[in-house]
Amino acid sequence: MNSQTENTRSPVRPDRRAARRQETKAEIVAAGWELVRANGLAGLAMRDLGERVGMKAQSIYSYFASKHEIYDAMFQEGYAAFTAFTGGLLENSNAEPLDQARSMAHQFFQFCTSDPVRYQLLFQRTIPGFVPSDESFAVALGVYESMATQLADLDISDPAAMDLWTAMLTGLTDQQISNDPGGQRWERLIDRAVDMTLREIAPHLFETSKGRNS
Amino acid sequence: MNSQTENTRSPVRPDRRAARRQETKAEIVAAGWELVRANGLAGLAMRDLGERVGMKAQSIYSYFASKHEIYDAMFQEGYAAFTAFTGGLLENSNAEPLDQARSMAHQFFQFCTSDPVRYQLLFQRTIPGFVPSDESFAVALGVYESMATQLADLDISDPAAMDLWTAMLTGLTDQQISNDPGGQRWERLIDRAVDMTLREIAPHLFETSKGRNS
DNA sequence: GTCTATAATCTGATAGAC
DNA sequence: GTCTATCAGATTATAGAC
Repeated sequence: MNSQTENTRSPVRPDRRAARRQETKAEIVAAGWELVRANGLAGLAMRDLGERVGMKAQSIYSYFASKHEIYDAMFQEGYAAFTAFTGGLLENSNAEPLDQARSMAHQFFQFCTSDPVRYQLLFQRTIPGFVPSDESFAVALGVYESMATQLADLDISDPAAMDLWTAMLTGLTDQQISNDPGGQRWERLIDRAVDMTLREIAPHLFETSKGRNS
Repeated sequence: MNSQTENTRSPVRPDRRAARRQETKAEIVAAGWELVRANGLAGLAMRDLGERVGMKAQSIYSYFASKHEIYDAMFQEGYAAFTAFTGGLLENSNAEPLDQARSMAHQFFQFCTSDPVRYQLLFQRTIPGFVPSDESFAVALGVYESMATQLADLDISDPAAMDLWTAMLTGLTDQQISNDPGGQRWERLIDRAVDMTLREIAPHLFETSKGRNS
Protein backbone atom coordinates (compact mmCIF):
# COMPACT_ATOMS: atom_id res chain seq x y z
CA MET A 1 0.00 0.00 0.00
CA ASN A 2 2.94 2.37 0.43
CA SER A 3 4.60 4.04 -2.53
CA GLN A 4 7.86 2.08 -2.28
CA THR A 5 6.27 -1.28 -3.10
CA GLU A 6 3.66 0.19 -5.40
CA ASN A 7 5.82 2.06 -7.94
CA THR A 8 7.98 -0.83 -9.11
CA ARG A 9 8.02 0.52 -12.63
CA SER A 10 9.43 3.90 -11.68
CA PRO A 11 13.02 4.40 -12.90
CA VAL A 12 13.69 6.73 -9.99
CA ARG A 13 13.85 5.38 -6.45
CA PRO A 14 11.56 7.18 -4.02
CA ASP A 15 14.36 8.64 -1.94
CA ARG A 16 15.95 10.13 -5.03
CA ARG A 17 12.62 11.48 -6.10
CA ALA A 18 12.13 13.02 -2.68
CA ALA A 19 15.60 14.51 -2.87
CA ARG A 20 14.88 16.09 -6.23
CA ARG A 21 11.67 17.46 -4.86
CA GLN A 22 13.47 19.02 -1.93
CA GLU A 23 15.99 20.50 -4.34
CA THR A 24 13.27 22.15 -6.35
CA LYS A 25 11.60 23.48 -3.24
CA ALA A 26 14.90 24.96 -2.12
CA GLU A 27 15.30 26.52 -5.55
CA ILE A 28 11.89 28.13 -5.29
CA VAL A 29 12.68 29.51 -1.86
CA ALA A 30 15.98 30.87 -3.12
CA ALA A 31 14.18 32.58 -5.98
CA GLY A 32 11.77 33.95 -3.41
CA TRP A 33 14.62 35.62 -1.54
CA GLU A 34 15.94 37.16 -4.73
CA LEU A 35 12.57 38.57 -5.68
CA VAL A 36 11.81 39.82 -2.24
CA ARG A 37 15.13 41.65 -2.09
CA ALA A 38 14.41 43.26 -5.43
CA ASN A 39 10.72 44.11 -5.03
CA GLY A 40 10.16 44.30 -1.31
CA LEU A 41 8.66 41.73 1.00
CA ALA A 42 5.12 42.40 -0.14
CA GLY A 43 6.15 42.36 -3.80
CA LEU A 44 6.48 38.62 -4.10
CA ALA A 45 4.31 37.37 -6.97
CA MET A 46 3.78 33.76 -7.92
CA ARG A 47 4.20 34.59 -11.60
CA ASP A 48 7.60 36.18 -11.10
CA LEU A 49 8.55 33.28 -8.92
CA GLY A 50 7.59 30.79 -11.63
CA GLU A 51 9.44 32.73 -14.28
CA ARG A 52 12.56 32.74 -12.14
CA VAL A 53 12.67 28.98 -11.61
CA GLY A 54 11.59 28.20 -15.17
CA MET A 55 8.09 27.06 -14.47
CA LYS A 56 4.59 28.33 -14.84
CA ALA A 57 3.32 29.97 -11.70
CA GLN A 58 0.67 27.31 -11.35
CA SER A 59 3.25 24.54 -11.17
CA ILE A 60 4.62 25.96 -7.97
CA TYR A 61 1.48 24.78 -6.26
CA SER A 62 2.78 21.25 -6.68
CA TYR A 63 5.48 22.19 -4.18
CA PHE A 64 3.81 24.75 -1.94
CA ALA A 65 0.12 24.84 -1.17
CA SER A 66 0.03 28.62 -0.96
CA LYS A 67 2.11 31.74 -1.07
CA HIS A 68 2.12 31.90 2.71
CA GLU A 69 3.72 28.47 2.77
CA ILE A 70 6.60 29.91 0.77
CA TYR A 71 6.92 32.82 3.18
CA ASP A 72 6.92 30.27 5.95
CA ALA A 73 9.78 28.33 4.39
CA MET A 74 11.70 31.59 4.00
CA PHE A 75 10.97 32.52 7.60
CA GLN A 76 12.30 29.21 8.80
CA GLU A 77 15.35 29.41 6.56
CA GLY A 78 16.03 32.91 7.84
CA TYR A 79 16.04 31.82 11.47
CA ALA A 80 18.16 28.80 10.59
CA ALA A 81 20.62 31.18 8.92
CA PHE A 82 20.72 33.23 12.09
CA THR A 83 21.47 30.17 14.17
CA ALA A 84 24.25 29.18 11.78
CA PHE A 85 25.58 32.73 11.70
CA THR A 86 25.83 33.14 15.47
CA GLY A 87 26.50 29.51 16.32
CA GLY A 88 30.23 29.82 15.80
CA LEU A 89 30.42 32.55 18.40
CA LEU A 90 29.46 30.22 21.22
CA GLU A 91 32.59 28.13 20.68
CA ASN A 92 35.41 30.54 21.48
CA SER A 93 33.87 32.07 24.55
CA ASN A 94 36.97 32.45 26.68
CA ALA A 95 37.10 36.16 25.85
CA GLU A 96 36.43 38.96 28.33
CA PRO A 97 32.72 39.15 29.15
CA LEU A 98 32.47 42.71 27.92
CA ASP A 99 34.13 41.86 24.62
CA GLN A 100 31.90 38.86 24.35
CA ALA A 101 28.79 41.01 24.76
CA ARG A 102 30.06 43.51 22.23
CA SER A 103 30.74 40.69 19.83
CA MET A 104 27.21 39.35 20.23
CA ALA A 105 25.79 42.78 19.53
CA HIS A 106 27.90 43.29 16.42
CA GLN A 107 26.94 39.85 15.13
CA PHE A 108 23.25 40.53 15.55
CA PHE A 109 23.53 43.97 14.00
CA GLN A 110 25.52 42.62 11.08
CA PHE A 111 23.12 39.81 10.40
CA CYS A 112 20.10 42.12 10.42
CA THR A 113 21.44 45.07 8.46
CA SER A 114 23.10 42.89 5.84
CA ASP A 115 19.65 41.87 4.63
CA PRO A 116 16.91 44.35 5.61
CA VAL A 117 14.11 42.43 3.92
CA ARG A 118 15.02 39.30 5.85
CA TYR A 119 14.99 41.40 9.01
CA GLN A 120 11.51 42.59 8.10
CA LEU A 121 10.27 39.04 7.59
CA LEU A 122 11.91 37.61 10.69
CA PHE A 123 11.52 40.35 13.27
CA GLN A 124 8.65 42.55 12.19
CA ARG A 125 5.04 41.66 11.48
CA THR A 126 4.41 43.18 8.10
CA ILE A 127 2.77 40.55 5.84
CA PRO A 128 -1.00 40.83 6.33
CA GLY A 129 -2.22 37.27 6.83
CA PHE A 130 1.05 35.51 7.51
CA VAL A 131 1.45 33.52 10.70
CA PRO A 132 4.47 31.23 11.06
CA SER A 133 3.71 27.52 11.27
CA ASP A 134 4.34 25.72 14.54
CA GLU A 135 7.46 24.18 13.06
CA SER A 136 8.87 27.55 11.99
CA PHE A 137 7.91 29.11 15.26
CA ALA A 138 9.87 26.46 17.09
CA VAL A 139 12.96 27.34 15.07
CA ALA A 140 12.45 31.00 15.92
CA LEU A 141 12.09 30.21 19.60
CA GLY A 142 15.37 28.34 19.50
CA VAL A 143 17.10 31.56 18.47
CA TYR A 144 15.76 33.42 21.46
CA GLU A 145 16.76 30.59 23.71
CA SER A 146 20.29 30.54 22.42
CA MET A 147 20.41 34.30 22.94
CA ALA A 148 19.29 33.79 26.52
CA THR A 149 21.99 31.17 26.95
CA GLN A 150 24.62 33.57 25.69
CA LEU A 151 23.46 36.19 28.19
CA ALA A 152 23.37 33.61 30.96
CA ASP A 153 27.07 33.05 30.31
CA LEU A 154 27.53 36.64 31.43
CA ASP A 155 25.44 35.99 34.54
CA ILE A 156 22.49 37.84 33.09
CA SER A 157 19.35 35.87 33.71
CA ASP A 158 16.73 38.43 34.72
CA PRO A 159 13.99 38.50 32.04
CA ALA A 160 13.72 42.29 32.30
CA ALA A 161 17.45 42.54 31.69
CA MET A 162 17.12 40.51 28.55
CA ASP A 163 14.25 42.72 27.40
CA LEU A 164 16.41 45.79 27.87
CA TRP A 165 19.19 44.10 25.94
CA THR A 166 16.98 43.18 23.00
CA ALA A 167 15.36 46.61 22.96
CA MET A 168 18.76 48.22 22.72
CA LEU A 169 19.88 45.87 19.96
CA THR A 170 16.76 46.16 17.84
CA GLY A 171 16.68 49.92 18.37
CA LEU A 172 20.12 50.38 16.88
CA THR A 173 19.33 47.95 14.10
CA ASP A 174 16.02 49.50 13.28
CA GLN A 175 17.36 53.02 13.15
CA GLN A 176 20.23 51.95 10.94
CA ILE A 177 17.94 50.22 8.46
CA SER A 178 15.27 52.93 8.42
CA ASN A 179 17.32 56.09 8.54
CA ASP A 180 20.76 55.34 7.18
CA PRO A 181 20.56 52.23 5.00
CA GLY A 182 23.98 51.13 3.89
CA GLY A 183 25.69 53.53 6.28
CA GLN A 184 27.31 53.15 9.69
CA ARG A 185 25.66 55.90 11.70
CA TRP A 186 24.25 53.57 14.36
CA GLU A 187 26.78 50.80 13.88
CA ARG A 188 29.40 53.13 15.34
CA LEU A 189 27.35 53.43 18.52
CA ILE A 190 27.13 49.72 19.28
CA ASP A 191 30.00 49.57 21.78
CA ARG A 192 28.74 52.59 23.71
CA ALA A 193 25.24 51.15 23.77
CA VAL A 194 26.46 47.75 24.93
CA ASP A 195 28.52 49.32 27.70
CA MET A 196 25.74 51.49 29.03
CA THR A 197 23.27 48.63 28.90
CA LEU A 198 25.56 46.21 30.70
CA ARG A 199 26.30 48.83 33.33
CA GLU A 200 22.57 48.79 34.02
CA ILE A 201 21.75 45.10 33.74
CA ALA A 202 25.10 43.55 34.76
CA PRO A 203 26.96 45.95 37.06
CA HIS A 204 28.96 43.00 38.43
CA LEU A 205 30.95 43.02 35.18
CA PHE A 206 32.37 46.43 36.07
CA GLU A 207 32.71 46.80 39.83
CA THR A 208 35.72 44.52 40.47
CA SER A 209 37.79 45.25 37.38
CA LYS A 210 40.02 47.80 39.11
CA GLY A 211 40.80 45.96 42.33
CA ARG A 212 41.51 42.63 40.67
CA ASN A 213 44.04 43.76 38.10
CA SER A 214 46.21 46.11 40.16
CA MET B 1 -9.22 86.48 -15.95
CA ASN B 2 -9.22 85.03 -12.45
CA SER B 3 -12.03 82.83 -11.24
CA GLN B 4 -13.46 85.32 -8.75
CA THR B 5 -14.49 87.82 -11.39
CA GLU B 6 -15.35 85.17 -13.96
CA ASN B 7 -17.80 82.96 -12.06
CA THR B 8 -20.36 85.57 -11.15
CA ARG B 9 -23.15 83.05 -11.60
CA SER B 10 -21.70 80.52 -9.20
CA PRO B 11 -23.72 80.31 -5.96
CA VAL B 12 -20.60 79.21 -4.09
CA ARG B 13 -17.68 81.53 -3.68
CA PRO B 14 -14.33 80.05 -4.67
CA ASP B 15 -12.95 80.12 -1.14
CA ARG B 16 -15.98 78.25 0.12
CA ARG B 17 -15.60 75.77 -2.68
CA ALA B 18 -11.96 75.29 -1.79
CA ALA B 19 -12.93 74.85 1.84
CA ARG B 20 -15.44 72.15 0.97
CA ARG B 21 -12.83 70.42 -1.12
CA GLN B 22 -10.41 70.45 1.77
CA GLU B 23 -13.14 69.08 4.00
CA THR B 24 -13.76 66.18 1.66
CA LYS B 25 -10.06 65.47 1.38
CA ALA B 26 -9.81 65.40 5.14
CA GLU B 27 -12.78 63.05 5.25
CA ILE B 28 -11.07 60.69 2.82
CA VAL B 29 -7.90 60.73 4.86
CA ALA B 30 -9.87 60.05 8.03
CA ALA B 31 -11.54 57.10 6.34
CA GLY B 32 -8.09 55.96 5.27
CA TRP B 33 -6.98 55.82 8.90
CA GLU B 34 -10.02 53.81 9.89
CA LEU B 35 -9.49 51.27 7.13
CA VAL B 36 -5.80 51.00 7.73
CA ARG B 37 -6.36 50.33 11.41
CA ALA B 38 -8.88 47.64 10.54
CA ASN B 39 -7.11 45.94 7.63
CA GLY B 40 -3.45 46.77 8.07
CA LEU B 41 -1.38 49.39 6.33
CA ALA B 42 -1.16 47.43 3.09
CA GLY B 43 -4.85 46.61 3.14
CA LEU B 44 -6.06 50.01 2.02
CA ALA B 45 -8.30 49.56 -1.02
CA MET B 46 -9.75 52.37 -3.08
CA ARG B 47 -13.12 50.59 -3.18
CA ASP B 48 -13.42 50.42 0.57
CA LEU B 49 -12.30 53.99 0.80
CA GLY B 50 -14.98 55.12 -1.62
CA GLU B 51 -17.65 53.10 0.14
CA ARG B 52 -16.68 54.65 3.46
CA VAL B 53 -17.01 58.25 2.31
CA GLY B 54 -20.10 57.56 0.18
CA MET B 55 -18.50 57.76 -3.22
CA LYS B 56 -17.45 55.45 -5.99
CA ALA B 57 -13.80 54.50 -5.73
CA GLN B 58 -13.05 56.28 -8.99
CA SER B 59 -14.38 59.58 -7.70
CA ILE B 60 -11.60 59.70 -5.17
CA TYR B 61 -9.26 60.43 -8.03
CA SER B 62 -10.87 63.87 -8.20
CA TYR B 63 -9.21 64.56 -4.87
CA PHE B 64 -6.06 62.49 -4.90
CA ALA B 65 -4.09 61.60 -7.98
CA SER B 66 -3.08 58.22 -6.61
CA LYS B 67 -3.21 55.94 -3.63
CA HIS B 68 0.29 56.96 -2.71
CA GLU B 69 -0.90 60.55 -2.48
CA ILE B 70 -3.39 59.44 0.15
CA TYR B 71 -0.67 57.65 2.07
CA ASP B 72 1.33 60.82 1.81
CA ALA B 73 -1.47 62.91 3.31
CA MET B 74 -1.77 60.39 6.12
CA PHE B 75 1.97 60.44 6.65
CA GLN B 76 1.91 64.22 6.94
CA GLU B 77 -1.11 64.19 9.22
CA GLY B 78 0.60 61.61 11.41
CA TYR B 79 3.67 63.73 11.90
CA ALA B 80 1.50 66.79 12.50
CA ALA B 81 -0.34 64.82 15.17
CA PHE B 82 2.97 63.98 16.78
CA THR B 83 3.95 67.62 16.87
CA ALA B 84 0.62 68.52 18.42
CA PHE B 85 0.90 65.64 20.88
CA THR B 86 4.34 66.57 22.15
CA GLY B 87 4.04 70.31 21.68
CA GLY B 88 2.35 70.85 25.02
CA LEU B 89 5.27 69.27 26.80
CA LEU B 90 7.64 72.04 25.82
CA GLU B 91 5.63 74.57 27.79
CA ASN B 92 5.96 73.40 31.39
CA SER B 93 9.64 72.63 31.28
CA ASN B 94 10.62 73.81 34.75
CA ALA B 95 10.71 70.20 35.95
CA GLU B 96 13.86 68.32 36.93
CA PRO B 97 15.89 67.45 33.81
CA LEU B 98 15.72 63.75 34.53
CA ASP B 99 11.95 63.84 34.99
CA GLN B 100 11.68 65.88 31.85
CA ALA B 101 13.61 63.26 29.87
CA ARG B 102 11.51 60.47 31.29
CA SER B 103 8.41 62.40 30.39
CA MET B 104 9.60 62.84 26.81
CA ALA B 105 10.27 59.13 26.54
CA HIS B 106 6.85 58.17 27.88
CA GLN B 107 5.16 60.60 25.53
CA PHE B 108 6.94 59.17 22.52
CA PHE B 109 6.24 55.62 23.60
CA GLN B 110 2.60 56.39 24.24
CA PHE B 111 2.12 58.09 20.90
CA CYS B 112 3.66 55.19 19.01
CA THR B 113 2.10 52.24 20.78
CA SER B 114 -1.36 53.80 20.90
CA ASP B 115 -1.57 53.43 17.13
CA PRO B 116 0.77 50.76 15.76
CA VAL B 117 -0.30 51.19 12.15
CA ARG B 118 0.49 54.87 12.31
CA TYR B 119 3.87 53.98 13.76
CA GLN B 120 4.42 51.64 10.86
CA LEU B 121 3.59 54.35 8.34
CA LEU B 122 5.59 57.07 10.06
CA PHE B 123 8.67 55.30 11.27
CA GLN B 124 9.10 52.18 9.18
CA ARG B 125 9.41 51.77 5.43
CA THR B 126 6.86 49.13 4.64
CA ILE B 127 4.74 50.30 1.70
CA PRO B 128 6.46 49.13 -1.50
CA GLY B 129 6.59 52.19 -3.74
CA PHE B 130 5.79 54.92 -1.23
CA VAL B 131 8.18 57.82 -0.83
CA PRO B 132 7.02 60.86 1.15
CA SER B 133 6.68 64.08 -0.82
CA ASP B 134 9.09 66.93 -0.13
CA GLU B 135 6.35 68.73 1.75
CA SER B 136 5.62 65.77 4.00
CA PHE B 137 9.27 65.11 4.49
CA ALA B 138 9.70 68.67 5.72
CA VAL B 139 6.99 68.12 8.33
CA ALA B 140 8.74 64.94 9.42
CA LEU B 141 12.04 66.76 9.70
CA GLY B 142 10.39 69.34 11.92
CA VAL B 143 9.60 66.61 14.41
CA TYR B 144 13.22 65.56 14.65
CA GLU B 145 14.23 69.16 15.04
CA SER B 146 11.81 69.74 17.89
CA MET B 147 13.14 66.56 19.49
CA ALA B 148 16.64 67.94 19.15
CA THR B 149 15.48 71.15 20.77
CA GLN B 150 14.02 69.25 23.71
CA LEU B 151 17.31 67.43 24.18
CA ALA B 152 19.25 70.67 23.84
CA ASP B 153 17.29 71.92 26.85
CA LEU B 154 19.03 69.17 28.79
CA ASP B 155 22.40 70.27 27.40
CA ILE B 156 22.50 67.33 25.03
CA SER B 157 23.61 68.56 21.63
CA ASP B 158 26.00 65.89 20.35
CA PRO B 159 24.45 64.24 17.26
CA ALA B 160 25.71 60.82 18.35
CA ALA B 161 24.01 61.32 21.70
CA MET B 162 20.73 62.02 19.97
CA ASP B 163 21.17 58.91 17.84
CA LEU B 164 21.65 56.81 20.97
CA TRP B 165 18.58 58.41 22.48
CA THR B 166 16.37 57.69 19.46
CA ALA B 167 17.73 54.15 19.14
CA MET B 168 16.82 53.46 22.74
CA LEU B 169 13.34 54.94 22.31
CA THR B 170 12.50 53.17 19.07
CA GLY B 171 13.94 49.92 20.41
CA LEU B 172 11.57 49.88 23.36
CA THR B 173 8.68 50.94 21.18
CA ASP B 174 9.39 48.41 18.48
CA GLN B 175 9.73 45.51 20.86
CA GLN B 176 6.51 46.48 22.60
CA ILE B 177 4.56 46.62 19.34
CA SER B 178 6.09 43.49 17.81
CA ASN B 179 6.30 41.18 20.80
CA ASP B 180 3.75 42.30 23.36
CA PRO B 181 1.06 44.32 21.62
CA GLY B 182 -1.35 45.83 24.08
CA GLY B 183 0.85 44.88 27.02
CA GLN B 184 3.36 46.77 29.15
CA ARG B 185 6.41 44.54 29.06
CA TRP B 186 8.72 47.17 27.61
CA GLU B 187 6.79 50.18 28.85
CA ARG B 188 7.83 49.23 32.38
CA LEU B 189 11.49 49.51 31.34
CA ILE B 190 11.32 53.08 30.07
CA ASP B 191 12.63 54.78 33.21
CA ARG B 192 15.54 52.38 33.54
CA ALA B 193 16.38 52.81 29.87
CA VAL B 194 16.19 56.60 30.10
CA ASP B 195 18.44 56.64 33.15
CA MET B 196 21.09 54.40 31.67
CA THR B 197 21.07 56.33 28.42
CA LEU B 198 21.38 59.71 30.09
CA ARG B 199 24.18 58.42 32.27
CA GLU B 200 26.01 57.74 29.02
CA ILE B 201 25.12 60.80 26.96
CA ALA B 202 24.58 63.39 29.71
CA PRO B 203 26.65 62.48 32.80
CA HIS B 204 26.51 66.11 33.95
CA LEU B 205 22.90 65.51 34.98
CA PHE B 206 24.08 63.06 37.65
CA GLU B 207 27.48 64.05 38.97
CA THR B 208 26.45 67.01 41.18
CA SER B 209 23.13 65.72 42.51
CA LYS B 210 24.61 64.39 45.78
CA GLY B 211 26.79 67.35 46.74
CA ARG B 212 24.12 69.94 46.04
CA ASN B 213 21.27 68.48 48.06
CA SER B 214 23.06 67.54 51.29
C1' DG C 1 -17.94 67.08 -8.88
C1' DT C 2 -19.84 62.87 -9.14
C1' DC C 3 -21.39 59.41 -11.70
C1' DT C 4 -21.19 55.04 -15.06
C1' DA C 5 -18.54 52.40 -17.84
C1' DT C 6 -14.58 50.40 -18.90
C1' DA C 7 -9.76 49.69 -19.73
C1' DA C 8 -5.68 47.18 -18.89
C1' DT C 9 -3.37 44.73 -15.78
C1' DC C 10 -2.24 42.09 -11.91
C1' DT C 11 -3.51 38.96 -7.99
C1' DG C 12 -3.62 34.08 -5.87
C1' DA C 13 -5.53 29.93 -6.90
C1' DT C 14 -8.02 25.66 -9.28
C1' DA C 15 -9.32 21.95 -12.85
C1' DG C 16 -8.04 18.87 -15.90
C1' DA C 17 -5.29 17.28 -20.08
C1' DC C 18 -0.94 15.07 -21.00
C1' DG D 1 4.95 17.32 -12.47
C1' DT D 2 4.17 20.40 -15.79
C1' DC D 3 1.33 22.24 -18.76
C1' DT D 4 -3.02 25.11 -20.76
C1' DA D 5 -6.97 27.34 -19.72
C1' DT D 6 -9.38 29.82 -16.73
C1' DC D 7 -11.49 31.70 -12.52
C1' DA D 8 -12.95 35.27 -9.54
C1' DG D 9 -11.48 39.17 -7.96
C1' DA D 10 -8.60 43.46 -7.02
C1' DT D 11 -5.69 46.95 -8.65
C1' DT D 12 -4.86 51.83 -10.49
C1' DA D 13 -6.46 54.76 -13.69
C1' DT D 14 -9.05 57.17 -17.72
C1' DA D 15 -13.12 58.85 -20.68
C1' DG D 16 -17.18 60.83 -21.05
C1' DA D 17 -22.22 61.54 -19.63
C1' DC D 18 -24.88 64.36 -16.45
